[in-house]
Amino acid sequence: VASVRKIAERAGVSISTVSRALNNDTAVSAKTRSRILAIANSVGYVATVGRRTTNNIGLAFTGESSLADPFDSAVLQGVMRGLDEARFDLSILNLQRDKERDETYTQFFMRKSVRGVLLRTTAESRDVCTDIAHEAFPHVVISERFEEPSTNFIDGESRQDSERAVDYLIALGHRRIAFAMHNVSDRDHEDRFEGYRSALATAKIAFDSRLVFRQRCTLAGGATMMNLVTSMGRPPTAIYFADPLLAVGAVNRAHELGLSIPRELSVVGFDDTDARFSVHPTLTAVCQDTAALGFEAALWLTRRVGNGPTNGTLRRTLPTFFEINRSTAPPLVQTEGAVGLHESDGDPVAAPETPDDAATVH
Amino acid sequence: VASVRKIAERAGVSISTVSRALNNDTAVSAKTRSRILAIANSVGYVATVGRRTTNNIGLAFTGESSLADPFDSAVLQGVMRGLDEARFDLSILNLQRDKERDETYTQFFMRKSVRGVLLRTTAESRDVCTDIAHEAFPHVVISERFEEPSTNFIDGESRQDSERAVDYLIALGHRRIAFAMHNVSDRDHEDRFEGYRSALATAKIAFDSRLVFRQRCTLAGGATMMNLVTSMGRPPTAIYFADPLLAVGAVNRAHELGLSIPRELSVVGFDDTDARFSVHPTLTAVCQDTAALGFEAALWLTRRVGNGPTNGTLRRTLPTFFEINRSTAPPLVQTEGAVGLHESDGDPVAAPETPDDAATVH
DNA sequence: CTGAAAGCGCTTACAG
DNA sequence: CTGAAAGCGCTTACAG
Repeated sequence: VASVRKIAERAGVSISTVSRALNNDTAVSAKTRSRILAIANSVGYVATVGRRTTNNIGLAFTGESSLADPFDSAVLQGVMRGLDEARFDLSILNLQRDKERDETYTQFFMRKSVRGVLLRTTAESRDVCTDIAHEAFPHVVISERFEEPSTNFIDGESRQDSERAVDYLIALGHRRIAFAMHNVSDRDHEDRFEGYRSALATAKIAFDSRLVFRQRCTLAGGATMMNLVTSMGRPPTAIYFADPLLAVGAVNRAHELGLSIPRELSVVGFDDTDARFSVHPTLTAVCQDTAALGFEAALWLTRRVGNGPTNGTLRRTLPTFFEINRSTAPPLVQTEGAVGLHESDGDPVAAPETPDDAATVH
Repeated sequence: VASVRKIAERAGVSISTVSRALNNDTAVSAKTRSRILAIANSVGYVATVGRRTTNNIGLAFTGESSLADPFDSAVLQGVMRGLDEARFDLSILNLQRDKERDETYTQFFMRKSVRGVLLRTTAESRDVCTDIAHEAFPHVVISERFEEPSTNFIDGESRQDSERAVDYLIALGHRRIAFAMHNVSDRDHEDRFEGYRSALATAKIAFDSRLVFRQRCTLAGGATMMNLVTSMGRPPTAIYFADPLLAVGAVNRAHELGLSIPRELSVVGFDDTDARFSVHPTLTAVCQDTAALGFEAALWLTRRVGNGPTNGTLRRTLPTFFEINRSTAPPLVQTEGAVGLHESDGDPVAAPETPDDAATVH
């Protein structure tokens, strides 16, 4: 097992110096400090509790924490399953709150007695992940992707199925297909956007930026999106929503507007969990097994820290899947070059003149 | 600060004996062991990491863990906020997996270096909570209620607002009101059931056990419930669902059956988070601020362990609230003694003869 | 900035 | 079953 003594030996310094480096004592040269911390990471040093060694994996958010949303909730569930076999406990850390300014990430994590850390990140705080990777502290970033070769990550690949989803809408006969995404830049949403554009390109449908909507990913954002769409002069006949809450909010607003899905508007959603089954009609959606991301990340990390010395990197991309449910159908009005043929099985309902027209039921 | 030395002094034994008691060494009499552990709890002993004292609060499930569901997810969010001020980290523990059979709860938690524990429990594993309370280890049970006076808990009171909700349905003119609850006994659901019954009693409406449904609390459970109701000879005109997933599943199934809510059926749901806004029509519901349960529990516990010696118990009940949205209206057919008067603002839609009648849209 | 040595909090053979 | 004492892993004045 790793101890200050072993680190001291390897570094050719006294145990005092090792202790000082670990505890960020100012009386250590920056050079020896970083050499010692690198060795500490390579031998998998952990603080002891009394005489026992701890068995904790940390979970940290490099930006705003978001444990309440369904995505992180699913990640957490997967993580707990992944830690189970090796009997690790999960310690939820608050980097922003507790990390001292002049302390390295390694020092912080060692002070918190975690042997490895699972990271959730945002576009603006990605460099925290690469910094941790450069320090060589055991880590996996969940649901991001990095060029930087020492950064371990696992993410979902949604570009391809996004393209497939839009292909499917095109095959049904849709030509005016809108796309709704998060208002702040996000790699996942960019992937989906790329899939959307490349499907249009392949089908030789001109890209129209007026059909791209950026909204806050909330139910209200989805409702707003639907209001915008129905007030357009020439509305789209189908929309691909790159986020579950956007899709759910939009579908419910459609009900209020008296707009029939999929008859008058086809909707493809994105699903991180099982939100697609929580509305009527159930959503055709590109789906991601979010718990699997957490599970695989946690399992890899327990192995990584269990085997002592470094063993390889994790750079993994899990496939999404495309699921056809009840929210997609051929468009009401056939457009030029339609592939599908729509056989109406009921009276077509005219779209309301104004959005509020059919909003109130009693 | 608490140390083995201090505990030894108070107990009138050597530090060796204290150490043995804490580590569950067999060579300590049961009597001295429990005396020492009681003192350890009363002085707030925690294992040290190196020379530092740890600042962890544990979260443990006495039964099946359920971190993935929206309820626990909301609890967790509140807990994190509650731990923030005192700068505690949360350690998610697995009691079933890691607690040794012959080890006390206090020994287990001290081994895990947590200074207090937040508990989530089930009807079958409630005694674990009272056992922990009897050991006097700092704890709060979240969302349960105990007669046992040393058990700290915080829960929501949903009986009264459940009664109010059913009163409201009665005031709208409903007389045949069904109730749907969890299939396994659960105190929360029993509370809501009591509220339902007492509202009926007050209005002198005979209780009819055929209108009480016990289902698994899932979307599918809600759908099944709706199938059952529509196949009844004399279906209810309103239903109170004691669970969010049941309500959401039922509302979506109603859409599939072509059953109009609230025109043909009024629905009152229960909401732990914001599920009531995720369906159409938005649900009239009895609502609980679940994050607040976690927040208050965590805040109290940090104060309890922060102040060293024991200071009081926590026995707190947070009120729910009743929120009227769009899923409730007067019944179509007025029954004897109705209070409200239903002014229809559209063509009444006949209930389908068979459930599948209107199920498929394309 | 570093090491040798004293010391702290705890654990654990050893003795009874 | 218990304590006195040795020991472990770490930290920290002290000296240079």
